[in-house]
Parts: sequence; structure tokens; C-alpha cells
Amino acid sequence: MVSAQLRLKGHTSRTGLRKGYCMGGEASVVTRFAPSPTGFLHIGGARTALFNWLHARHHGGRFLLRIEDTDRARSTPEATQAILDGLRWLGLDWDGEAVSQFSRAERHAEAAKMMLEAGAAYRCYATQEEIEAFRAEAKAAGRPPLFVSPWRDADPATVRDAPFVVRLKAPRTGETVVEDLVQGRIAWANETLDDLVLLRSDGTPTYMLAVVVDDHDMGITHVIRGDDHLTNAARQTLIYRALGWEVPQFAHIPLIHGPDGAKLSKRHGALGLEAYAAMGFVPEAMRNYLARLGWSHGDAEFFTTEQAIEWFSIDKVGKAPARFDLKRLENLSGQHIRAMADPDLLRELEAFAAREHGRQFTDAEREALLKAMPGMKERSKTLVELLEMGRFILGKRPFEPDGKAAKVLDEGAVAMLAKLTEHLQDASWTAPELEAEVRRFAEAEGLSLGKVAQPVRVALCGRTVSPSVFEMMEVIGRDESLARLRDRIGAAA
RNA sequence: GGGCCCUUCGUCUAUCGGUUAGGACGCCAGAUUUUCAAUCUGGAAAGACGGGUUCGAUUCCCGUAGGGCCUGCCA
Repeated sequence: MVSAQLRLKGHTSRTGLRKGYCMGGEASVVTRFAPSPTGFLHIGGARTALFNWLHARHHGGRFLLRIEDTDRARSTPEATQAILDGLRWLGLDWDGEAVSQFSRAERHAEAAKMMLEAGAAYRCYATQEEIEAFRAEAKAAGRPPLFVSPWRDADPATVRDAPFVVRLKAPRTGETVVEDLVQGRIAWANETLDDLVLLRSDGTPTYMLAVVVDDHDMGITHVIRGDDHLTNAARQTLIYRALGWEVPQFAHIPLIHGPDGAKLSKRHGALGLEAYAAMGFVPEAMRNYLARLGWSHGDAEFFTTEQAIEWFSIDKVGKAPARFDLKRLENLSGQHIRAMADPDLLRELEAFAAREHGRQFTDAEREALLKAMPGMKERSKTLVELLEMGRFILGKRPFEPDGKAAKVLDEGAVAMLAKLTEHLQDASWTAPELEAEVRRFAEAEGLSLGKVAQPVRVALCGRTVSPSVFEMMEVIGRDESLARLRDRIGAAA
């Protein structure tokens, strides 16, 4: 994959970031994709990114990227790289530079301080042991294990010379409501929400705080993410309120499950995007497939990215988790390959060959591939298959038949090829005329066309599957075709 | 344990209370055919369950079952 720039920008000034609003009075849309760099970009993350991207592009808004690298132990530059590469491969361009969440720690701490000063947060000196003991006791007594800090109502002036975390002073009564674009109106009784930690005892921000501050500072208008964050939306709403900030629109999309309905695991679909690239899927097909998973536009199944942008509507995303279906992806991939313009497809194939096999094409090969492309692409569902179709151009003599192909070349077939080769010596070398010639030959010999064409195919490319034998002959030319036929005749002799 | 969410053919989905419940992938049969693929025709295939509300529920409400998410000084 293409190498990405790893420089992540940390924004420190709030004002410089709040460009999400345009003059017209109506707030323009700003979305973001905010992965944590602890692994590759899997299919679920890719779809979340796609939905954010589609939503922004549909509304003519902006799509931002933020790397949530506050977990220093698990975050790696390699993972960040893999995510950027994956997004680039999928064709999801983000606006501006990717923001490093870690680099904004000071700003997060500042927000915590604001809440502390406003009395919306408090210092909690409870130790891990005390908290664990509390939970164990609560559980034993059949009470909810939500930790209730004894420091919540302590005099804010009491400052101890001991480690502390900063906790949000969440409301104990009433309810917190999230108006979710996908899930609808969801309410939580506030007693079921605890005083979450904002700042750890080492002064670093937690995810819950960092997300809120960053989304606010980046001017995010729509938070579109996996529905595993649904409960977090309630907690974060509390933080927005404590800070006196406007709460963005939430849209929690269902997660993708494996073919067996269980959560996606490495066993089935949870491969990195690069794995699908290696399987030869074209990005256009991947976008189509992912967009259609959980979202629909009438009966439209096959569509371009431009159409997806035009049609996309976040509130038409379904609530139920969808299963990953490789067959369906393959089918869509085949349709997109067939629909692509030959030069575009050639470029895609060339990039694939270079990336996966380190294979560069020569000018002559490029020309031949382009000529053969119509016949090749209608037989391929993936770039892997397309490359295999092109082996009669990209391979070199002699074309040794593989197992299945060798069986086609029995004694009779070789004798037939010898005879046919003589016939073809002076034939006019275009696909239609070659076909007519071979048909005449087959008829004269009392053979079906298949009995003649199949051995020819094997001689030309060493396989039983390929584009039309006549097209292949035309593309590689008379001399090369006859030479390949003689290779097989000679090999048998 | 508590909170919250989900449930239409095997899979992805359509359905603004009234439809022979539609489409697509996959599958089966046939047509076409130089292989493969594509294409064409036809077919099997669904409202988790139980109650309500209603003249009428897949659609609205409640419950049950099953599945998922959260319940961390992870994100």
C-alpha cells in the first residue's frame, strides 16, 4: 500500500478549529472518523468511516480524521499507518490533517479544570482498593455496582496530599436523553449513570473527556459511530452539559457481525482492509458493499460512489446488526469490474500486480491487456481472477499445463493440434476469422468445436480457464500463437 | 446483577395499518455456450413466540425467548 504521512497534528487553539459553521446561518455538517491505533482498519471501522464520509459529502460538509492515541501502551505508529493506508485505499479522503488526540492532553486537562472550578467535577481520592471493595460489597448486597465516591460531596476546598482522579459530578436524579438519528429517542435514568473519571491520577485525560473536548473543538456536528458507544453518548452528554457546550447530533450505527451472527472475529470477517485489497476486491465495490450493509435506497443494489453520496441519508440506516457476506461482496466486485472503463481497470490491475506481486507491466503488455480487457473482465470477479485471465499475456513460453489442463492434452488432442497448426499457418489472423477457420476444421474432422478449442486453450495459456481462444490468438499474434501450439506438439513428441 | 438496544426468505434489505409480503446475493432447474464467467427463463425460500389495540396488523403497545452493547484511572 502507499505509504502515508505520519505527521499528526495536535490542535491547541480552539478558535482555529471552529470553522465548521458557514455564513448562511445554517450550520454546515462536520463529521469525523476517530479510530484508536491499536490494530488494522477492520471492516466495521471502515464502514463507520464510510458513513461519516458519505454523510459529510452528501451535505457538502467536512470529514475529519482524529487518531485516538491516548492509550500510550497500546497505540502504535504502525497501526496509525495501517489505518491511513486503509482509508486511502478505500478512497475516503479526509479534510485537513489527521489530529492526534494525545497531543491535545493539555487542552483536555484545561476542560477538566473548568468543570472543577464550576463545581461540575470533583477530586476523588478513593484508591483502587477502596473502589474494588465498594463494588464487591454492592454486588454481594444485590445493589448496582456503580461506584459512589465519598468525595463527591466533600468540601471542594479540602485538598489532600495524595493521588486523585477528577470525576464528573453527574446528576443523581432526572434522566438523560439522547436523540439519536439512527436509534431514536433513548432515555437513561440518571441514577444508572456513574461519576465517570475525567482525569486519571497521573493527570492524563480519559477517552470520555477527550472525545467530548475534541469533538467540540473540531466543530463536529454529527457523531456517527458504532452502537457500542450508545451508552457513552449519555455519559458524554453529561460532560457537554457540565461544560456548557452544545451537544452534537448522534448517530449510532449497528455493528457488523460475522456470517454466524456472532461478533466479528478474526476467524471470519475481521480482517484488515488490506486483506480484502489482497483478495483483489476493487475499492468501488467495497464502498458499494459496505454502504449497502445496513443502509438501503429502495431497490438499488449496485451503485456508484457518486450515487451513494447523492442518495445517502443517515436516518435510513437500519438498527439491526448486519452479517458480513463474502459471496455478496464477490458478486458486487464482479459487477463493478465489468462496469469499469478498460483503461481504469487496467490501472487498477497494474496497481494490484505491483502491490501484491511486485510485478510491473511493459508497454507491450499494457497494450495487449487493454485489447484483451473486454474478454477478460467479463470473466473476473476480483483482480486476482483478472490477473489470472491475463496470464496468456503476462506469462512466457513455454506454458506448462497445470494438472487439469494436462488431462485435456491426450494423444489424440496433440495429433489434432498438429493438424490444426498446419491449417492455421496461412489463416487470416483476426478473432472472427480464426473462429470461422477453426469451426471449418472441426467440422471437417468430425469433432465438436469444444474438442478442438479446449486443447488450443491449454496450449495458449496452460489452463482450462481463460478468455476466448480466438481473442487470445488475435491479441498475441500469429507467430506467438503458432509457437505455443508447437510447444505442446513438440513436448508430446 | 443493573441499564440500554436489536429481531421480515440462509444472507442483505423494501414495506409511511389494508400487498398474491417486493428486490438482490446465494441455492435448484432449464436455455445459451469453445472453457470459465456473464446473460436469459423458471423455482424453492421470511414477518421469533404470546397477548393486546383495531373493521384490519409484518407495521402500534405490553410481555416472553434469543442475540448484542455498556456497566474500567481501555478506547
